[in-house]
Amino acid sequence: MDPLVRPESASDADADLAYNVFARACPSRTTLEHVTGRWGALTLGALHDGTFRFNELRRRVDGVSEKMLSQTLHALERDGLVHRDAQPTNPPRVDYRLTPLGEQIAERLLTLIHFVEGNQDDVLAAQRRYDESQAGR
Amino acid sequence: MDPLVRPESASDADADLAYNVFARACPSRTTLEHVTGRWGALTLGALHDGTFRFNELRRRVDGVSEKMLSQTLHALERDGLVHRDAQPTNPPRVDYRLTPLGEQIAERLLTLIHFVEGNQDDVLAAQRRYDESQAGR
DNA sequence: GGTTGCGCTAACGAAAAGTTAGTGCTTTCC
DNA sequence: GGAAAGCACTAACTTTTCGTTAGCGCAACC
Repeated sequence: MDPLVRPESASDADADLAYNVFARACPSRTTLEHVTGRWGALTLGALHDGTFRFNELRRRVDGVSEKMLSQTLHALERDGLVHRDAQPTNPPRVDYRLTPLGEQIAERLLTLIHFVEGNQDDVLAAQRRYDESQAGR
Repeated sequence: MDPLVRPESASDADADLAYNVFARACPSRTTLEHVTGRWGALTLGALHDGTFRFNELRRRVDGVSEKMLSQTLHALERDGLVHRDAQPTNPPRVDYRLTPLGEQIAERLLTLIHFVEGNQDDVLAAQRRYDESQAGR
């Protein structure tokens, strides 16, 4: 039935597509979750503007807790999207910036983010319509 | 300190940017979460290929539970990204497809998704490097 | 000398996600 | 013709994740 989930290997024209997020166990799905997750997306977006220290980032990504920012940054660092530069001074100074791969992902993410922001009025209008249609039910 | 979070209104060149996902209370952040959420992104991606019934979608988005697919579709429908066409037959037949706005968002999402898939080898390599560097610690 | 900032981590309660079971009807299989 | 599976969900329960609070040792500011 032409499923998006291919069984193991595709030996035809799709041979260059080695990974498939639509498959449950595909590692690219985990990466996508880091990138598009609640805090991952905002962190990558914020880092697109330059290099920031931990608490600078925390202020830019409004609402993120220290714990979640720490977790998010570690995951993105492990995936090779964020570079962490820790100087062993006291108090410690840690700078975060995007790697080249992280840059490319952040660009595509920001395209999406800006589009969503730019069409938010339409979304709010749709929500009002939906809520009204569901009111008497 | 040039924060991404602007206080209320920007009266300058950014006047066209009415919404800002980096602000905690911005409604566009909620929309972005629906779009980039774990199942939202995959559902929009799957629906980019056409119209599907509930259980067809469920098979395409490998691993999603009925509950989460149902929730995800409702949120996306409310945001005006997915159109739900329910025929009151028995057994019921419900078709889901993207709205024009949903199409545009799915396109940008798929750009990101395909990029992540295409660079997954680099990500896995980075993870190996990271894990090795952390091994003796 | 008390507060604030630095970059985190541990422990705990709250919220979200995942799992299982059940609905009433129809089509398909044997 | 009886059993099983598919349809599109929802409700109840469990597990995982998330957010909140507290604490660390040190240094600069007031």
